Amino acid sequence: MASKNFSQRVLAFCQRIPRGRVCTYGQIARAIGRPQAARAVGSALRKNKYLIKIPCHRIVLSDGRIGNYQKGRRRKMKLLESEGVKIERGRIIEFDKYLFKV
DNA sequence: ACGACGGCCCTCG
DNA sequence: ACGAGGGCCGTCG
Repeated sequence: MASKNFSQRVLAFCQRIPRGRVCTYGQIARAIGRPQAARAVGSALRKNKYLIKIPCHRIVLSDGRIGNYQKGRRRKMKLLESEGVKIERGRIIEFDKYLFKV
């Protein structure tokens, strides 16, 4: 069903996000045709087992805050910073600059 | 099948 | 700027 493809679609989309760029949960929800399912996107990512192959740390909140992560936000921030994303007080600086537009 | 629980988002005040 | 509240939806037990 649609929900079967749902997580697959989400993960597939994540793989397209370049290093050093970010996307929002809602953005992805819209991109895969489920504009109201932003929260469900998080549920799908929560189960992502291929953390290396699928960079789910590049998904953040719509207001530029980091949001949660399977391995903890701390880890998520480190990863983003290691890709050149500037973060200050738990929020991404120059958010729209790093935002990967679809 | 059902209900709770999230890696959310938007709208007020 | 900031918190509270309501809405939404896939996943798991």
